[in-house]
Amino acid sequence: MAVETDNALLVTTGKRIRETRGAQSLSLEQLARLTGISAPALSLIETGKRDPRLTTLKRIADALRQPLTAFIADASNLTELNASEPSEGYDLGEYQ
Amino acid sequence: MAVETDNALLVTTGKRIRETRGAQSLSLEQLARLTGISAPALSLIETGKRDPRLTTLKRIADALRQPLTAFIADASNLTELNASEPSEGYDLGEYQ
DNA sequence: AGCAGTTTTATCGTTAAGGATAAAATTCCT
DNA sequence: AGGAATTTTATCCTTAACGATAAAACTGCT
Repeated sequence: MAVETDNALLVTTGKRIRETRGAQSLSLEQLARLTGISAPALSLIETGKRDPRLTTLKRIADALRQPLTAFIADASNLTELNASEPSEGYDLGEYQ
Repeated sequence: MAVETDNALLVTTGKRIRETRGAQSLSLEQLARLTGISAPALSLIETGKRDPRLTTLKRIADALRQPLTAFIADASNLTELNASEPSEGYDLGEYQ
């Protein structure tokens, strides 16, 4: 999936990582050394082109000394109750 | 990775998903239909034996109508600093 | 006890994550 | 402008996520 989907969650999460990294004046190469994740992989994640695993996000969060939840574009999609049924992805709750 | 590492993050995250699913009286099979994720895969995630991708967690969170952050075991961060502003205020010179 | 529903585990195939490396593109300087 | 650092993109490789399916292991329940 990842690469061309332009998933909003991935894009926003990546942006937050990049912002945090920038705020600490770290290069991709430096963050790569801190996390053990290669700089190309980090680049893909920060640009929303890769769908990282949970533990990958955790390594990044730890290296940047942030709670993992800081990066997750939650948008607080808390939805009201709604009947269960079809699969297709998106939830109906727009806002709270 | 995943399967034998007994990663605390994965185990705790899985437990939270299972709790939420149980609270809604959904079977793995039902959640599988809601998410498009197979029941065996969900089982592995809930028992902490699989390291899910970010968008996989999102599909589960959406199906269970929870914010994505609800499942993420944040606590275990080494540093319990900054309860306020995330991005500002971190040094530059620690690593190089 | 059996049985039905649920969950776990295993196997197989496909796809994508992630490391390594190199090259291209970009950005940041002086 | 030019050169250096940074970032992006591409390739190859290994490993793991994920779907599908089937079988095994629980878990009630009457």
